[in-house]
Amino acid sequence: MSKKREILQAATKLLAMKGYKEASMAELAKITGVAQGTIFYHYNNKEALFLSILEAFKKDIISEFTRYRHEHHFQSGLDMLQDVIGFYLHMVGMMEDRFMLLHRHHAYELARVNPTCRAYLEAIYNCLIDIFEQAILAGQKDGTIRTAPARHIAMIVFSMVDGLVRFNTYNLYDAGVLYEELVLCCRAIVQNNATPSTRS
Amino acid sequence: MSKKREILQAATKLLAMKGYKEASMAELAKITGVAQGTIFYHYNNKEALFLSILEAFKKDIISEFTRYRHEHHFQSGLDMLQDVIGFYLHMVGMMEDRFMLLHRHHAYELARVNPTCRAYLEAIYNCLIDIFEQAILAGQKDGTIRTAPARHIAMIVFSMVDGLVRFNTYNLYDAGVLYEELVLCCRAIVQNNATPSTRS
DNA sequence: AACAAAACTGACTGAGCACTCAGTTAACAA
DNA sequence: TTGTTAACTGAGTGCTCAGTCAGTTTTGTT
Repeated sequence: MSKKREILQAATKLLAMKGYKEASMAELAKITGVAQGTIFYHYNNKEALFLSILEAFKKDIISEFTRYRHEHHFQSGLDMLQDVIGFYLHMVGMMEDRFMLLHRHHAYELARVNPTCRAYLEAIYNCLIDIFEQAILAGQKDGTIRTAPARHIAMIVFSMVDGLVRFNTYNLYDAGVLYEELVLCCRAIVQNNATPSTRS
Repeated sequence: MSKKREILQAATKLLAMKGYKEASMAELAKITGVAQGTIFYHYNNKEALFLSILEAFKKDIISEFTRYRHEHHFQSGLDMLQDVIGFYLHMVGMMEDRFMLLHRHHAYELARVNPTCRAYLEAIYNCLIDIFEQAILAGQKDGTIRTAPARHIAMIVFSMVDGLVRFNTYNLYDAGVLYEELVLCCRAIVQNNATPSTRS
């Protein structure tokens, strides 16, 4: 693997673990086994490095989620939504570092002044929420999910799932045990209670 | 107000806005209008100052939530749960700085190595979740809320509500418009669908 | 082999940081 | 008034940090 990629990978892990300000370029150089100058040869400065991490995250997550959508098909939208929750949690496990980075404040503070950063974040979140929305839209079509603004419901379900991920990260409670309950709650939120027969 | 309190208040705001590492004691001194030495006269070091902020937050939040419980009474547990959501969002608005501080990673990283910090965080979260749990327990007693592990449901509802608060903080989406949907979703989660009459 | 360009190095720099301390001022009691 | 303690000051200290740069090594081309 190229030095540049090695630096990016190590930086992802280090920045995720320690946070932007706490992680130093000297430590990153040590971990990667290169001189400090090498990092600045490949990335103009710390902020550029951070943006490269975000960019790579955006790229990977979009490709992963696109693949998921093409490779999986479901009996109903409700089934899909349930599977999407599992898939999302799976992705969090696979890309632990990057999701931790996404849960830190730094990116959002940078996004306030840096349009590129903001664009990456929006792309990432749109991708994450889209997949929930698509399941909901599918369910609304086949009648397994109640009629309601799909995007809004998607955001609420997403923030519920993501909230529990944070709980786990924060290490205060073991939110893992809540998985089954979480799925039931999501079903309850979207369930179509209207009797499909008699309606004006 | 005493200098010590002034420092604490300004520090709360500054650390919330900038984050622990980004906020410098020099800037804090400037904002408060005291010499740097004064800060260290009242608080041994930056970490002690941070812990004092957390301690004050814990104290205030417990007293606010206790007062709420004593001053408000509801027809049903379901009604209470709905009001609790509103009250929680109200508190977030009132104590904006401190909730932002609570949403940053620093406290949880410190909690890993500092038992005092961990104790404060646990006390705060227990207080926050308790109030949701109490509403759910009340609802289970009066039959307006389905039977399920109350603590777990409380955590899920809490993380859903808190997730939207974060969305707002991150400034990517306007989560404020989701409030009504949020309440409906919470009702859906806890709703008692069992027919109250025939059951073995 | 000779050359050029790209990749890499690490000592160095200046800025910013938390924290110290010798000294000053304010508050209060005898 | 005098003495004592508590509150406060800000220049100074040693450290860490992101970023630089003149020079070296590696890689690829003719």
